[in-house]
Amino acid sequence: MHPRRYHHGDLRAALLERAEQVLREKGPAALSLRELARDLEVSHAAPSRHFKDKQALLDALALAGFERLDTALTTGAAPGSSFADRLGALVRGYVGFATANPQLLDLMYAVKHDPQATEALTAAAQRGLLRAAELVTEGQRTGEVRPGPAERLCLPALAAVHGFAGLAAGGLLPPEEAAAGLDDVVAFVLRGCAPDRTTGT
Amino acid sequence: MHPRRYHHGDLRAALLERAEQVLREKGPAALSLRELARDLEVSHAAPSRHFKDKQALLDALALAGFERLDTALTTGAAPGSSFADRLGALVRGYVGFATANPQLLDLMYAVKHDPQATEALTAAAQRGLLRAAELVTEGQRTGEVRPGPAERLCLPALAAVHGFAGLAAGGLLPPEEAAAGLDDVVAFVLRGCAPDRTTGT
DNA sequence: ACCTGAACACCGTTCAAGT
DNA sequence: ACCTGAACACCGTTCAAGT
Repeated sequence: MHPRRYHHGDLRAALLERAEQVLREKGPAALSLRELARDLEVSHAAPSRHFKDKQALLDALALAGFERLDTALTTGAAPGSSFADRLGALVRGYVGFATANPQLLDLMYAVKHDPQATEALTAAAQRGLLRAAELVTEGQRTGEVRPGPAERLCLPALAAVHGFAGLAAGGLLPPEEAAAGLDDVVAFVLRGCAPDRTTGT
Repeated sequence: MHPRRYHHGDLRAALLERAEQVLREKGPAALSLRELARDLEVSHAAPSRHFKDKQALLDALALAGFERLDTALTTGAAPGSSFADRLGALVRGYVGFATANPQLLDLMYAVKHDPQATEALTAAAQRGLLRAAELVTEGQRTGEVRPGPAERLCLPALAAVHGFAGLAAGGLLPPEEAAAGLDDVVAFVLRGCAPDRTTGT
């Protein structure tokens, strides 16, 4: 009746894959360890061999999400391109990931009730800040970005991108505003990063 | 044994109040209708008279959160103050609310699986955008903000504030960065809104 | 109108036991 | 090492019945 039993392969990976699918299609409230086990034709206690509890599975899902987000942020920029082009690629990468994986993004940035225990997760979250800092530092080197401590710029810049992505993914923007908004955010961030005109030329 | 039975007062309001307390102290996963009923010394079926299901209670919680956020956004600005001062007040109001109610903020902006059914909620969410638009329009009137369609500016500006508040509330920023970041965000948004220097004076 | 009590189908987690 | 099966304490939701 069933095509095959599953318990030979990589159950951990299969659980994560199926969990992400359920998260995407039915939301986090519909995620149940027992249902995952049923889907994979495994006893309901089997998942506990790979994830000590439900939160551990959610954390693993979020961590995998951060890794995919990082690759989305670091691809798409031509090697020798301008700061504006690199920023545009980063914004498109972030927003593209967010709209393609809205529930996962929610999970990734969910407030942790447990303060520590998730340090790998907060470290992964801060990698986005690191990517923004790299971009800003490079732009400062070429003179396309105002001088000063990089954190003073990359934090507000990333906040704008992160905030826009969150609003767009949450469906809080009218569709046409969401589309046009992306370019507006890029332009806004460019102005925020631009050198002072008075000292220039 | 029990101090008193509860079933006389406003059970709906009592449920919301207790639910928010549990959300704040123990996170959303610990929120259970049955436990709320137990806390309020009421049968476990009583809440269904006031909220058709658990999601309805969460939605009501989120809606109340948006109302409190709106008052936080609209207070704190002196009547005749500058655009910079008004913007600073709005940012402090937003970030103050976010850090004081991190779990509630998460709930308010959680991705809705149900696409409609929550239109009151998305309308409430868009009121923040409306407040930003008012601020921008007023700034354009006084010449402190660059001209053009207000949405082109208020969406990126609010995205920056919203994104920063989310990062700060989620504990993803080192504490000293979170404190200094607020002023950086204000300065960044001011630059993004400022009129072009070339046409000025 | 508002609440109770029982019932149903479902959870997460644990643990002895199997292979 | 990895999984099963039973058990425990807990859910959300529904519904007849009470006042």
